Amino acid sequence: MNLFAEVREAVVDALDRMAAEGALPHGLDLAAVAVEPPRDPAHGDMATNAAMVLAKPAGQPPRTIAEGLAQRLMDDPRIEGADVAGPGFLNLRLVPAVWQGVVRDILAEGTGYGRSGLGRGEKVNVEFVSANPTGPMHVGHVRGAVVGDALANLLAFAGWKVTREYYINDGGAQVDVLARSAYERYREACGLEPEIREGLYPGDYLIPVGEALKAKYGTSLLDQPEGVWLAELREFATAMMLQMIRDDLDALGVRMDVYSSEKALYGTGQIEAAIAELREKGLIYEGTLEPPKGKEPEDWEPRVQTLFKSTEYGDDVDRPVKKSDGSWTYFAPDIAYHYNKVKRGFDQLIDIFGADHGGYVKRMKAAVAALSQGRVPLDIKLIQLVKLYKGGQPFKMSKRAGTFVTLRDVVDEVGADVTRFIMLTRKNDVALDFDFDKVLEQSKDNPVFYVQYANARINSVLRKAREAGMAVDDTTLLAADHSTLSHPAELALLKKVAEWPRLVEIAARNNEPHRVAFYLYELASDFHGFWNRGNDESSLRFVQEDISLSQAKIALARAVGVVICGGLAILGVTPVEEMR
RNA sequence: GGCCCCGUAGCUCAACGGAUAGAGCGUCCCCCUCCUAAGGGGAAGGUUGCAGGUUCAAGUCCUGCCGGGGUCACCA
Repeated sequence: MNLFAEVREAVVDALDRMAAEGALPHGLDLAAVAVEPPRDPAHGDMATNAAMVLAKPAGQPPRTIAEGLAQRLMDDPRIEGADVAGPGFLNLRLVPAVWQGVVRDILAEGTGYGRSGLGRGEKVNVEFVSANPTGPMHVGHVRGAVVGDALANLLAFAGWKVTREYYINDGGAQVDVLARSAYERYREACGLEPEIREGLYPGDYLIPVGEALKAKYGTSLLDQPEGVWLAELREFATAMMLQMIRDDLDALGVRMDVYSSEKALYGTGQIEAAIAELREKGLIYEGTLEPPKGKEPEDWEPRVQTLFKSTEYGDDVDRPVKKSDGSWTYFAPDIAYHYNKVKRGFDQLIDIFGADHGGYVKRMKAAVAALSQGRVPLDIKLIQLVKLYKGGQPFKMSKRAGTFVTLRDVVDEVGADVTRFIMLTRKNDVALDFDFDKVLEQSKDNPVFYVQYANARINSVLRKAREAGMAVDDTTLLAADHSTLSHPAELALLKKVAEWPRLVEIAARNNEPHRVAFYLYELASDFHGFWNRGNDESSLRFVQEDISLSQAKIALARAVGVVICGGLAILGVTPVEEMR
């Protein structure tokens, strides 16, 4: 249903015919031939670069190829114009019926319009959030959560089989700190004065954990040495923290398919097996690293460690998998975890990391390349900071945790829909400003409002028509005579919605869900512009005296609404029916 | 110092290697009370940080600089 892909097929077909007729050499590589919307509408509906791409391999001037191509494309009933322009572009104009047919396609498919088979059912694993289970999610996690979830939606829409996964970092020292912090809250619950020493987690969110511990253990753990309770509390507290994180994610509308535990990798031989696999490939050795140049740590001393030869796969230095005392570094379970994902049969892996983890990209890719024989690509998206503001002023206060603004703070303040949309209004690797006041503003500056308002207006038209006694259900609108949608403004709007399937594919190919948000904003903008024209030209209003004319126009509005709703669904944002 | 990301209009940001680099805000000018309304139309505004290179074609790819941010074994 991607019109651009369909026309590209026609172009390829015409090129094949030219080859068959001797106008072009046989066996040309057509991979670079593209059909895309021109920047300037005056250049027509679609443009192809075929002649320019093929000029050199075919040994012919671009214009010769373009003219031959134009002549053959004119045989296609969908194409009413083919002009050679510029350095060799072939600009195509399509008959209105093609664009009018888009209304039918959209109404027939509903919000599934734009679905693609691009992913060919391949399995992709999207790992995101993966926050330490030591406290509530904070704003820093929200953007990653939204980007990951929207990306997962997008890839599913584009034909991949998607698994959303959360890697629980419950194997390191930070969960010991959690356990000790919880122990102090437990003492507090027992009526003693808690000693929240430096280095422990001070947040109030551990108070309920202390109370739960008292309910379970009574006073039996008081005055017991750490060795007695540490493992037990670690287990208990991380379970509660994880539940809290799940609830937080739930409030944001994010549901993971799989939670993988780092701790569960220990003692099962998985880490050993992953390292053994690398060792077998000659990628593990005992060695000493050079200190980093230019910035030598104060306490640097050469140590013999077990190293992974990640430089074989493009990393800058080899990375330790064992500390000098022989225990695993954090990197070792990470390797094992990614090996585990490879072994589970994923065709593609995606990790969503905070930008502060940028230093781990190369080593992680090296590990996956080594363990999958280069067969499984790993794409890592780094998520830049979110800076909070309120009324233009930096905002750092937290209601709950004291030191940081939590996910709950944000969602409670502005709602999950607004949060999600705004988080997608920037490309992932650019910092984002989030102003609690601005995101709720009802104005054109606010993209969430602007898109929602377009949808509300569309619903308003439908309501209005229904009140006037007109049948405007999708079946009726589908059967309307769309050939009356011939005004340039109507055709322009149709061309915009027709770009949706193509946009889905581009966004999915690049793993960039923000493109969907930008597209929806553009579509909404076009729709509002069209709406406003109706003020001056009553013939462009949706509701007309003539019922069948109205139904065609309302079908157009409905088509725009369906695409907006489909796009919002990918972002995980609930469409608003009516502005309040 | 090494590595990674960013640098595009006064500001905030877009742009699958495609044509004359686009939006919003702000500025300036004009219009308006109109199906749903929190406005509408138009104008000015650019050497895409700098210098090379690849390409029919570079904001986009490569190299080197400049500026900002992040990160740098034995923490996750």
